[in-house]
Parts: sequence; structure tokens; C-alpha cells
Amino acid sequence: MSAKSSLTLTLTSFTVTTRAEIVVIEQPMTIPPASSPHPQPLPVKGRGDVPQAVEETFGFKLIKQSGGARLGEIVTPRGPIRTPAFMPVGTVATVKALYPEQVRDAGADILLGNTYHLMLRPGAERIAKLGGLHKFMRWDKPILTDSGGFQVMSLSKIRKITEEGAAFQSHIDGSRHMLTPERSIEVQCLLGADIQMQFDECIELPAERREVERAMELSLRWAERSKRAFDAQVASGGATRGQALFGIVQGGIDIPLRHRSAEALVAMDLPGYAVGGLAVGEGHEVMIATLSETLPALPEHKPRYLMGVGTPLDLIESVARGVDMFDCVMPTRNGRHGYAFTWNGLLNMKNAKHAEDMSPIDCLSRCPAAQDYSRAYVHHLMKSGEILGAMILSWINTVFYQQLMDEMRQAIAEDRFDAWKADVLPRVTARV
RNA sequence: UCCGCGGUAGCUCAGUGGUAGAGCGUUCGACUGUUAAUCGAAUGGUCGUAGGUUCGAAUCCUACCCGCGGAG
Repeated sequence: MSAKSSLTLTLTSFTVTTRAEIVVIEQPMTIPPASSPHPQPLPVKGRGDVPQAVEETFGFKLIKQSGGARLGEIVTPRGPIRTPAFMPVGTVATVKALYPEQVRDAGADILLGNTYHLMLRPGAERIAKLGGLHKFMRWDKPILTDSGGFQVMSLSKIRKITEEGAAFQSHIDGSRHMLTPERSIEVQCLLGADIQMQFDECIELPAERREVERAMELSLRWAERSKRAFDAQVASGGATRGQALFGIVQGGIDIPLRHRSAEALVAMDLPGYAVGGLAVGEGHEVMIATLSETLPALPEHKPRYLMGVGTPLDLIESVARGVDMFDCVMPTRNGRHGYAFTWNGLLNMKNAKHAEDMSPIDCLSRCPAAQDYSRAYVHHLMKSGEILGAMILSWINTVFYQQLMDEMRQAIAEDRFDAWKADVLPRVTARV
């Protein structure tokens, strides 16, 4: 039962308080010190710098399997990444509306940043000059950077694809920029990303098979170039062996194309593999079906990262099939847009029914804000367009996602993942 | 009391002869490697009242009511 297990988890940086009884409606709301968004300052010593390496190389330990689900740990010089892991998205060097301290205390081991956005502003060379992305944004744990491949799709109106790469027109000032596999890797090295992604072409679905195949084959050639560029960076000191380059399997929902893509990437012997180009319009069932057919084509002893996914349902079903890493804007974006992910389902805090509801948002959450602020108050903040509403919901959702991953890891460790899933899935996928 | 301006959707206002629109609000929805504190949909008005002119009036005319400003 997750209600119980969520309260019995032992987490390094979290004081777990039992507050489920606080639901008394007439009681005045208390704002206890535990809810401070700035709980403890980051250690000043070595802040933002690479810790003197305990482990110089990147690695992955597969600890246990339960059904198809895997428990593991990615080892990096900046610390371990417990898997299955969810990476909060910090595209422009910030997880929107949250302090890095809150993201850390939520339990995140790694963040995602973005090549395209940071290259345009403030600029990769500038970040390098200032000491790297970790120091810049005060996040000393690992960072994974996306290569800009997703922007090939999301910014399709202002770009052109050639064999060489993607020519973008900046969405900020209209200036022209070329993103090639070589430049993408260079930028990711300048940022100091611990895990770097190959440059790829992500396309929207549905799409013609020929188009899917063309983008997949192009992405394979770009993977080769990305690897050569990354190896050259390691050779010249622009990157270390503690950093890693992941390949991205493409191929839409076409299984033979997915297999062809996976096979070619596996032959390149990369330290990790992502499944890209999913959750781009095909629907949950099709995505899971494609994933089920794709994952077995990847090596067991390397981390598997499902890019850009997803809903709690997506995460649970994907972990059940052996995915180790995720990232998604959903907890933060939907938080800014008024939704709360809770252990009893999805809440639209803008709905009128919350206007006079003094109960907490989620008494099963380990996020202080989920206990402290009433639904009525958060409803008011969202209706008023107040920033604090977005901050509170982003916080609650970020904690929810991490707590979800914690519970999954715990369940795998205790070899009860299927039972856990049967219990939790119907509740977290409900709409309240 | 006189003069002027104005009364159109819950609010602020467009619409000057062909049977009403916008923004905001309200309600609901969407969002999956963030161009997103964003976007979409629905809701909503016998056009101050009563007459008149006209084939046709929110629009022109008359009276009255209400508001604001000015004069006395």
C-alpha cells in the first residue's frame, strides 16, 4: 500500500513527517519551518565544481529485477543516479519556478538541460567561461543535456534539415544558427554535461514510413558523427571518461525500423541508449507496444532512457518493461498550468469545486506544500495568476514524481513491483 | 434650471441605417527530450425606457429616466 510505504521510505535529505491527520478543516493553517523552500544551503566547499573524483569513469550497475522492472545505479563522478530515475527538466538552466535546493530535496539525482536553448542564451562559450553549467546554476549533481534534436521537431517552423545538420532561426532574435552533431557535442562539452545525447532528428507522428526511415537513418549517421566528436573531445581534454554519450533509437512505431536503429547503435558500443521519438502523437497504448518491442534489442547492462516521457501511467508501464531513466516537462509545466499530481489522482486546481475546500492538496505527499496550503488557497492563487501558485504546484508535482520513482525502486528492491503497480496505478491515474 | 457628453455581455469598451463584436471575467479542456506563468472551447446582450421615421434602427427623430462634466 503506497499510503504506508510512502511514509516509511528512508531518504537521505528528507525528514518524513506523519501529517495525514492534519486534515481538520477548522484548524488554522500552519506554515511550519519544514516548508521552507530553502531548507539547507548547499555546501559551500567545492560548490559547483567537479568533486575530486572517487570514480573516474561512467558506469551502470544493474542491482535487481522484478518482473520486467529493473533497479540499478548509474555511477558518475558527480554522484550516483538511482534508477529508475526521473530527471526534472531544466531546459534553460532552471527547473522553472523551483529553487535547485527544492529539486535536490525532492530527491532528484540528475537534471536535464538543453543544448539549443543554452547555446542561444546565455551561450555555451559564456557558460564555459563562467565555470560550466553546474556551477552556473548551482547544481552539483549530474546533468544530462539534450542535443537539440527535439527542437528539430518542436521548432520545425524555423529550421531546415540537411545531411550536415539543422539550420535554426533563433526563436529569441531571429539570428541564424547551425546545429550539427559536432557542434551539438561541442556545446554539451562546454556546458559540462555528464550525460550527453547524440544529435538526432525527432519527427512527429503519425508520419509516412519512408519519412520515419529517412529520419532514423539520418539519426544513425548523426550518431556516428556525434560519437567521433565526443571521442575527439575526450582525447583533447574537452570531456572526461566520467562523462558519457548516449545514442537515441528512432524509427517511430515501426518495429523493424526500431530494431534496425537499435542494432546499429548497439554496434557502436555506447555507454547508454535512449528511446526517442515516442509520446509524440501515437497514444499511450501504441507507445507501450513499441517500447515493449524495442527494449529487448538493447543491451541489458546499459541504462535505457525513454526520452520526454511522461504521465504517471507512462512511467509505471515503462518501468515495468525495463526503462531506467525518464525526463518530462509534465510535472513542472502542468503545475504552472494549475494541475496537481497526487496519490489520489490528478487535480485541476483551477476548477471551481476547490474554491472553498480547506483540505490539503495531498496528505500522502512528502512535499510540505502539499500538506500546508489548502486547495482553496492554491485555487485562488491560480485563478489570480499569482506566481506562488505555479511555484507551489511545480514543487508538489516535482516531489510527487520523485516519490513515485522512490516507491518503484523500493518495490523492485523488495521484489513486489507487480503488486505495487496493481495497487497504485488505479489511484494515481484517477481524475479527481 | 440650462448646455454638453454618455447609457451596448458580469466589467471596460468597439460598432453611425442591413436584424450585434472584442478584451477581460466566468466555466471547462489541452499540455509528454519546454518557442508554453501558455493555448483552446464554451458561456454570455429584447443595444436605458417609450414612441416615431424607414422595406429595415444599437445607429436617424422626439420625450422621459439614469450617470458624468460645465454654466447659473
